[in-house]
Amino acid sequence: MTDEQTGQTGAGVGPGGPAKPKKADLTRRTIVETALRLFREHGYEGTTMRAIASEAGVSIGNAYYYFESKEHLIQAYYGRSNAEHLVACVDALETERDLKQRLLAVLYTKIETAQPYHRFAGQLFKTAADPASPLSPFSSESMPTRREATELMALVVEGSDARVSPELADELPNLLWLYLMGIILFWIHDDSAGCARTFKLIDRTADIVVNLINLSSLTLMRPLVRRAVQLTGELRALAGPGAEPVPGGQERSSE
Amino acid sequence: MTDEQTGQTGAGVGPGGPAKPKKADLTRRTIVETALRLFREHGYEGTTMRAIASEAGVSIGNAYYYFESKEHLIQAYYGRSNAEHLVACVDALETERDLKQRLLAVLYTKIETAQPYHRFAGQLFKTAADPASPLSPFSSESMPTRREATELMALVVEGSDARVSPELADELPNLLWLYLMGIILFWIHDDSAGCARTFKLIDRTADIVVNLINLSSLTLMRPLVRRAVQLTGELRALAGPGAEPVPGGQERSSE
DNA sequence: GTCTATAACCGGATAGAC
DNA sequence: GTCTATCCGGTTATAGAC
Repeated sequence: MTDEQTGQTGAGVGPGGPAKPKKADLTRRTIVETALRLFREHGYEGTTMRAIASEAGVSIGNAYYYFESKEHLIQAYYGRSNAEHLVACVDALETERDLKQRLLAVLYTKIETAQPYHRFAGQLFKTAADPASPLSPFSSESMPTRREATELMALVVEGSDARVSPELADELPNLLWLYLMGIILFWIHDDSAGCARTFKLIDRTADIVVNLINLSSLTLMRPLVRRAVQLTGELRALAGPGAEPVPGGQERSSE
Repeated sequence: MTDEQTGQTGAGVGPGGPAKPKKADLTRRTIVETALRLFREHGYEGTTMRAIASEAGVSIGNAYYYFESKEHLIQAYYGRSNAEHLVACVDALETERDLKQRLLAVLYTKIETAQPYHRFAGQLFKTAADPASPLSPFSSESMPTRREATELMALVVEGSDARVSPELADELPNLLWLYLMGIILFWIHDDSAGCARTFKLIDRTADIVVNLINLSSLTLMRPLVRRAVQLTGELRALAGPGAEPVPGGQERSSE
């Protein structure tokens, strides 16, 4: 998680460094807090930059001094959301050993922690969907967050007592991350009470996914698994270095 | 395809009806043509409503008289794109009987016909991704187009010589439509030369999908298939009537 | 050199006259 | 149906204050 994402600068780096107190980097913090609160209260589009600035007690020009666009304020949300998720699911991952339960815990906590921002996330997704946007989950700017999330999925598998076909093992975390993206996509569109449909989807698909993982070691499934895994490798090879199983990460002229 | 989508009204309904000539519904048509041309030339965001109006020889207010927003101009693209796709793949569907080949033909023609609008589609997707947008593929406004596309998938399966597990048969077209959406999502993010990665993805995943469909009749896979199919039904039940396997279709306060 | 503020600009959208 | 004038909000230019 970078400073850019959390809205923090060097303040409070600890006794080791010079620890530049940076008086008015509190301003930056104030702006982020205000923005996130207003986003939660009025939604993304319902919150104007003028409102954020005024509520935060700064001028609009000043807000733009710290954040180069309204979208960049969202990065703060990304970082925070990810951090909250990690905290929320670490307990389960330390105690539970069953793969399905571990997966369920991660998915449930993801949705639960994001729930207060449900409406916000919908509007958010609008800008995040643009491949050219730095907010796209596939963009290079999102790489750190994406890597964290993928590593979490690796942890889910490794800490479990499931036997995973070695062929599949390397790629599985990426595939599970993609699965999580699908769940989130569904959640964003889900307007059922309490997002009941999303939780039902999680219950049922987690079951299916774990079943597929188990089946993957069967001889019958071997060729299919091998082909699938090989595909992800080829796609990566066709893309630039460091790219993820889904394209993106390269800049594109926005117009 | 509705009038709204094509930008046509009753003009030219044929010798049967009164055929109200609707003098200046040509205006509407002019606006659409101009808009699509400018979108292709300068991209979606690079084209202003002022430019469209001025190029079309009307005032900006007049443009808004015909199309309630810039986004609504996109519906015209949707309809056109869909129509082109149907024309492009009908030949293959009439001659080819092998399921994998039929699926490949539909997917290839989809991407090929959309290719000129690749950049446009990227920006387009940004607005289409908003669950609240009428342009969301899951919105009720998109229902006609979605139904057409789903029926195309039904045709792909029915016209083939593949044996599909009866349990799966009803749901399969919806699932294949979802699969197509996934391909398009990938394509939008694909900046490889000629979108080579997308075509590779199609080649490989079509293979896997067809394999899965074939495997679905195995006794071993029965319970898994049954669970998956049952899930889609439950999700639909939790949603409003007429909803598709993925949520959406209900209006939501946009702010 | 780091911050803050005011006054525009631009483009999507609307009101209301003709 | 068609126009002009205007609003509104993201963004930028730029002038100053610490």
